[in-house]
Amino acid sequence: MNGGTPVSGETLPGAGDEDGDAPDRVVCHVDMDCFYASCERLRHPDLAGEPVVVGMGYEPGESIGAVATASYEAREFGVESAMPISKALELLPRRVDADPDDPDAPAPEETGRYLPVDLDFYEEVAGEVKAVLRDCADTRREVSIDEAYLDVTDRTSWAVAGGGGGTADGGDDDRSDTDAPDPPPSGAAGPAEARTLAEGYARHVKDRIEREAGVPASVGVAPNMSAAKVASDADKPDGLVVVPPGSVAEFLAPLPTADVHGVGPVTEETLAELGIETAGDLAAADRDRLVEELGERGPELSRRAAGDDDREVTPTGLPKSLSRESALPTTADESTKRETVSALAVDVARRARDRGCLYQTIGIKAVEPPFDVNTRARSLPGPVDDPDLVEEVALDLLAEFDETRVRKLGVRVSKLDFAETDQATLGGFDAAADAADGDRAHGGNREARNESGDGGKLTDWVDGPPDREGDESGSGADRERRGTDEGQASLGDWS
DNA sequence: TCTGGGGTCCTAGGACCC
DNA sequence: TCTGGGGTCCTAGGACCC
Repeated sequence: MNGGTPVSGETLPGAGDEDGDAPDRVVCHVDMDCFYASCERLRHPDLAGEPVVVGMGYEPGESIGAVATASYEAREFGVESAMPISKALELLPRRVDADPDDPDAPAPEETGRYLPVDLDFYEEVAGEVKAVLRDCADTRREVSIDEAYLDVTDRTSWAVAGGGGGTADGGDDDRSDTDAPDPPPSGAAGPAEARTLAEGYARHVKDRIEREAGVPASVGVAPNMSAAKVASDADKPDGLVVVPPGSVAEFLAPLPTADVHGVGPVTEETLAELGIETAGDLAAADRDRLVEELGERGPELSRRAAGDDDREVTPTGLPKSLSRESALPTTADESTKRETVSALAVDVARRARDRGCLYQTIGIKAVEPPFDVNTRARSLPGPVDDPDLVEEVALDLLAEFDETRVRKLGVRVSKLDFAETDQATLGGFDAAADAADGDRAHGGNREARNESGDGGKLTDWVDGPPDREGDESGSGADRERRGTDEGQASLGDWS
């Protein structure tokens, strides 16, 4: 940190160590390096060492699209993920576009290889990665196709391997509050120093991924999730960064606030206006002031920045919503918009059915230039699986935007219900469905649709009373969980 | 930088209930 | 009756993440 009070200032004796009772956990964050590009290299070995861009919209005539993943070689040219493809092509022309006879053509080594996204293949590779992770950790949270947290506390520990002097590090001399044997600050920073068992274990995980799935990963190891996340980012690609307990605050302090998970451009700017530039600043910032500026998120980010995060690694749950959206050349044309929304609705309903889930809320999104996002949603009296209804409601909601110029449209279903899918096919619910179908009050214009019997065997029932009591106790438990550890509910899903 | 697609969570305001 | 407070659900928007 630059010129303020040292971080240790906020670690005062009286405050006590809230994690003093809990043994230090060992959390790994595994983050695949430019995953899509790595997958492409797996099946196209000639791409090794080349600048590779995976994205959409780079074919001649296409103009809408963005970079999904750029290899590190492509990043050298300034190409970044989420960048408009047109910009990427400026920075790094496409190899096939370079005419060898044109004297002005860029040299081949100044060009990149552009490939379309092939999610199915990436899912396959991700499956192999996950198999390794399953093998290496019982407690896992898969955050996305290329990222996961592992709690490996029961597989390894922070003990120093090979029994050297445990406190040979110089990084935290001002901290006398750590009674545990003090491991070195970072595996990456101090390779010659005593290594922890955790570091060895993480290396094992990393090597197995590379060997068995064929793609590189960066791994961060720390006593909590948010520090592990930052650690995995700290030395990409192909990194392994270990932040032992007692070194977390020091590790985080010098990093820019944007490196804290949950700080995006807007929050970064807000913090900068408060003179908060680094994680250390954020950790030491006045919590009340943060509440004023950022709401309850503020103090939470501050705790993260201080290395304080007691979230458990919990398995990924079922999705909360499903959506499809698509960008289009800006248009006000009504039939174009309706056709687009219809297609998206059909698609999203099919995906919901494939995944065996019912939905109770149907919504649309209409993005006006330059980038004004409008959303509209309507809830049904109960969960349904009814593609026609998705389309109908979506089109109805779209009517509000009949005159509007849009550049992007989307359809979403939410309030998903997976639990009852099986039961819906059991006898007994059909009667409830029919009865409820009659009073389905889908606001306004549509009335007689209930007997769409021909349309298909819809599991289109409205929530009967499967179990009132179970329902009650469920929500009660929910409330209790939220109540008992306030942080958890909001924190639990941050990752 | 004129910005793809698929998600998550939080918040604010209004309706409604007791 | 002019007025208190608690709680829930819903919608819309915003920020963020990969």
